[in-house]
Amino acid sequence: MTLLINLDLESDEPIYTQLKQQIIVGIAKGLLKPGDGLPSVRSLAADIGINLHTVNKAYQQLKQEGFILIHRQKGVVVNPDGVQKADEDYRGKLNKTLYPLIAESVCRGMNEDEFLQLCSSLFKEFS
Amino acid sequence: MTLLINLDLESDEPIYTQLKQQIIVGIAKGLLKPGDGLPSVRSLAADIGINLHTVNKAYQQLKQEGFILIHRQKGVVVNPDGVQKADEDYRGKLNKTLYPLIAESVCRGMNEDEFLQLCSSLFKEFS
DNA sequence: TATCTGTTATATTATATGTATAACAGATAT
DNA sequence: ATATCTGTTATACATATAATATAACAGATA
Repeated sequence: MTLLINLDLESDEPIYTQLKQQIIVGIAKGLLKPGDGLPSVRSLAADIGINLHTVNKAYQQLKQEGFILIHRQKGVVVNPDGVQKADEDYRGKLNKTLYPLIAESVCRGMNEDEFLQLCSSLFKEFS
Repeated sequence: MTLLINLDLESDEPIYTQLKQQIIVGIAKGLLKPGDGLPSVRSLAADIGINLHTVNKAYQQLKQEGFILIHRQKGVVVNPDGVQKADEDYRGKLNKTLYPLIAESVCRGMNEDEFLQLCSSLFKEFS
């Protein structure tokens, strides 16, 4: 099963960030399971037409954040032990990210139910 | 009533973005009401110890997004007509922002209720 | 031996961020 | 009227980030 990567080169979102997010989405959807192998930096870079270092940057950050492991021998694999569960540190960062998003939504007249329902519908994509 | 601005110069979040967000928070909390005046670019820059152009960039974007109006005469004021209500365009952007956030939360074992409750508690700060 | 890994190093280009001055034009207050 | 304050624009500079382009090294494998 090949994970399909869709990049928007015109986006203000950096390519390596888009790549990271799509791999995380793949894990969240169960398309990528613990222990599954990922393409090498060179082959993935060639496949999607970007530079080796851009893929490497995404991989290094995914490794740093506990999503994947990188072995000299086995290559790149989704963390066999699963991703580290949400701790206080992660919750703090999530809070800090959501806070200004919700502030703007309040300004634009969205009420709590409306916002929660939007989140709820997004959660449905991962089940 | 002076809106207190708290900048983290070490943050990876640009200064003008932090400034924007804190003004939006001020509006969401009702500290800044429609028609209220904001400091001039020069005085605010001097107050918080940053460059005139950094404040100007934040103001220009806030104007572009409908939060404030800038008159040659009256100076800078919170949009007297209120901020433009959430439309399909805004909902689409919000969706696109929340999607990867929720994907990561799913990876980290947060269930829907947990996430929604976190959002709910953040909404409570604006009421 | 040749090939494929991840990794590291350098260099270059382009863009984003933030600061520093300076000037212009309109409005306002003394 | 003179001075001051407004937003706005222009130019320049320094720094950091993003992305690419080569190249090389060391370990594993066919």
